Amino acid sequence: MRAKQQLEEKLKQILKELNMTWPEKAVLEPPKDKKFGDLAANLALVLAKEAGKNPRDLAAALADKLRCDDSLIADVSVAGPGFLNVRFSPDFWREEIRLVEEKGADYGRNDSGNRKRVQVEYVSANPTGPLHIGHGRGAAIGDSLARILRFSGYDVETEYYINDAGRQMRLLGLSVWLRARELKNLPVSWPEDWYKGAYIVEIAKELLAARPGLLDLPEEQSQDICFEYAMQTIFDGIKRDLKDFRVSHERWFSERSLVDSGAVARGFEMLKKSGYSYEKDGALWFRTTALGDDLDRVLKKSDGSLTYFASDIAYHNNKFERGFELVVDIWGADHHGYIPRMRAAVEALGKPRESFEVVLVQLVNLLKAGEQVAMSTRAGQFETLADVIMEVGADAARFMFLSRKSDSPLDFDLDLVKRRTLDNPVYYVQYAHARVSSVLRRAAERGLSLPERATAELLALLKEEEELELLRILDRFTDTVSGAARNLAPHHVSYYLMELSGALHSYYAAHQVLGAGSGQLSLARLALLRAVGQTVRNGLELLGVEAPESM
RNA sequence: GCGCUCGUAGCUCAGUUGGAUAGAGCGUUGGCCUCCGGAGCCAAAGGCCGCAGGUUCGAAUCCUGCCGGGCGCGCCA
Repeated sequence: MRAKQQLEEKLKQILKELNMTWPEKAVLEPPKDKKFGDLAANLALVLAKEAGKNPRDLAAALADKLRCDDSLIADVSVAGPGFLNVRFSPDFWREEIRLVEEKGADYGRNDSGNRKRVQVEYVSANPTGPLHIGHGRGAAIGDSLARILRFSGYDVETEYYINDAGRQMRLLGLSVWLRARELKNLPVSWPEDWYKGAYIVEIAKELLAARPGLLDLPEEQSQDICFEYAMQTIFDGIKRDLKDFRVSHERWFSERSLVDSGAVARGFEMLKKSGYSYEKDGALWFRTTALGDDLDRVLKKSDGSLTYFASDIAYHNNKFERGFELVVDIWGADHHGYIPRMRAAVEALGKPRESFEVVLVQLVNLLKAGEQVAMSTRAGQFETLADVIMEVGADAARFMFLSRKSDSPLDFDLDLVKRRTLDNPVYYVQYAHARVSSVLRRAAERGLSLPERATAELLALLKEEEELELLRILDRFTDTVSGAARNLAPHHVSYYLMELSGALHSYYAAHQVLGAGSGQLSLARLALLRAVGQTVRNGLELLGVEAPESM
């Protein structure tokens, strides 16, 4: 971050002197091979192409300018087709420790989001039963993404959409009501698709105990009570599960409130005005094909009732009315076919395409010792999120969910997630943090007192290659965070943490800290470890994973 | 059939807006502290980045076609 910023600034200044401007496509990044230096710029390649010049000549000219300019730059060279390779001085890198010390828990925080208003909606599972492991993945991704976006200067609000209107909810009420009648030995006839789960019986029992006269009420009223009670009970469970998973939503948004407020009707009006709706076969249609979908979609059925899509349009319209500039939905991958029509809707509502993003979360295969665990409703299996958290802990589960691109299927092996080896990277990263904490504790016991801020003089003792390597990695943390935010990809942070932890373990094995030979050198190395520990902690915080002092 | 998506080491996967000789872990093989946490470290072997074209200084990345896997394709929610 600092390296990138400073070099970019220098180069811009030089370009200005040469009457050239910084091209959009210019990139500064660490080269794949370290022998090229700390940072490589393709600037000359891009500029030379535009001007029809030789990139190597241009790069050489830029390199000369850079060289005479700066004490922080140790070496500049030109290589390959015209890359400008820069190596910073050790002093430049050592400053990173002081920056971490200054920023502390805010190290890595950045303002790349420009206070853009973003909503992240996730989980939003129907209140028809407890959360399962697939919901857990969506929950971890949504929660972590919100943390990362906030850390990157976005103005974020998280939301859970409650599907409390519609047929499924009537079925839920009916199912409880029928179970209650069954418990009272009243005649029942089961409809085709009702909720058969054992928890429905439990809910019915509880409700009967609380309201003995329930079944004496008129049928409709009685079923309404059943529905309300069942939904409340199930949501209590969902909220408890989410809390145990360290996931919280700022707002719980009810679909029913949307219907009641007339928002759906308003949505229809907007579509009609924009010319995208029409009537056919007694139903109201939305011409989504005009906006990239492969079929037109029904909004209002010929029997007068609304489709799910209709209220979803109203819901998203409501989101934009609330002033969000970017709406991020986290969906199960089985809904991906739904994206084109939702995009079409957003566009018909007059919003730019890029104001709506969907993060698809692929299915989770639950395994035990390599064997697939059936995800059926049968009891006794680790099928619910609560069971999984109890089995492996929130930290391991969250890290596992966040250590893979969301859009690729994930094998979640219960035995592997409990294992404490690199197979299961959460321990590798947490161990790095615990190790740092342990050494700092030990140092204090031995009377080595590390000041809150290290001086440049002290840090000048850091000369080992592994030390400079750690510092270079630290410098990338901020970029990693802002990149994860921009790409809506929390797993970038996980991979970064694994790399940083690996570098720490290597360093630790190669060099003594407490036994470094001189007290001053020990202190300098302790300062480095403390900065690494802080960065690991900040990164884990973004994943919602704890950074233990000891394990 | 149409649409979306993925195809990278034996396995599981990274690869940021196109950058240099494609990375990590597991597994395999061989090593490492009488010392700060061995839950660790070091090293070796392992690749036509699905295939074939195209775009350009440059492609795992972008475009087209094909092959293979996953998912979706209701006046369901």
